[in-house]
Amino acid sequence: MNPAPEPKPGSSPFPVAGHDHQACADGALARAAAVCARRGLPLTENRRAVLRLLLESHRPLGAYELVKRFDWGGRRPAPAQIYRALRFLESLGLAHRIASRNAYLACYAADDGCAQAFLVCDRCGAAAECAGDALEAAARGLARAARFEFRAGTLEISGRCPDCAPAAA
Amino acid sequence: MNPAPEPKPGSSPFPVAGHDHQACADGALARAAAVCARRGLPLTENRRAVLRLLLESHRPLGAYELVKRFDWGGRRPAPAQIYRALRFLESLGLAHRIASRNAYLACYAADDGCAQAFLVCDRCGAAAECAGDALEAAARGLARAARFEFRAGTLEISGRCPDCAPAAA
DNA sequence: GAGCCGTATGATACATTATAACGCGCCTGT
DNA sequence: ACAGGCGCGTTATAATGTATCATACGGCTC
Repeated sequence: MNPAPEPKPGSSPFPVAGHDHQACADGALARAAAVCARRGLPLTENRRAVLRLLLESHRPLGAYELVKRFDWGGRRPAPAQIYRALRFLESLGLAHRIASRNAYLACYAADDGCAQAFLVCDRCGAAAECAGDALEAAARGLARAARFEFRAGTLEISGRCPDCAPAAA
Repeated sequence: MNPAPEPKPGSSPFPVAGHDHQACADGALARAAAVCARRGLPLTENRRAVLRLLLESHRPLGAYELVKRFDWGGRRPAPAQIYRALRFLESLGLAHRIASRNAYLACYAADDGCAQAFLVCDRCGAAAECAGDALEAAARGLARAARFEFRAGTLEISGRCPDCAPAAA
């Protein structure tokens, strides 16, 4: 389902042009540690490892892809292990599930659980998170119009990332 | 995973208050037939049956739930049967996949493949489709800002439907 | 330090969701 | 007739996600 190879590490995640991936991943890890510390929840080795794997990829990874990549001295963790870490990370907003792809993406930004959007490239699978007041307002407006009590919203946009857009269909 | 019972048939789908479900389902079926005819594609018995099942429910149904409900003279269709019908219906915009629930919802409105939103009740599972210029604009704006070529977008909003909102958590 | 409790882990098994592959039969165009 | 395309029906299997249980480990109280 993902024929195109993963974008080379070190290349830009498509939203910004000049991008030091190592630095942004390190920053995200540090932020994650801070978030956990603030809540008194442990960022255990497993959780950190899963988050690191997600941060190393700029495209969403499936749980079983994480299982395969998890280097655990030769052995592999059971899926449940990964799912537990993912659930934990999600609950703190450190990772997000891209439901349309059954895949998970590390969070690089400190965001506050409001309506979020993901741009997912149909061709290379790269994904980026973004958010904005306009989206938030639109989502809340739709809910209000239906007398629906808004809790959370996720917008998943598919199309072509800047690297893939020039290429033909 | 869905402890609450399905909303009783005949009750309103939450977006509109006074709602004749039978009429709207019939209308949707008629529209579906028209859409198929216009494209020269057959709305076969299977496809019609799956669509009818979706229309009879105001909450998204999983594929295996459809398998169970499919009355086929005692026997049950294989999943593939259902998935084929779902893919067909989706390709024509007659049904939508609610990715966050792995479930499928009939389309009641004639919409044009632009950004769509779904309101999904956390408590009773009811879902409604809606769309609006604000959402469309927000989605396209986010894409443009990231130099992303927009193809399609789906916003899934979770919360409480009007019937469930008064009830406590 | 000894006992207790809560949480995370590691493992097995299982449940749920979705697709691949293949042959049949029907319809249609020639 | 008959060839080709399409939808159907079936079997098998892949991909994704959970339940359960015993264990380990750390912090707490006594």
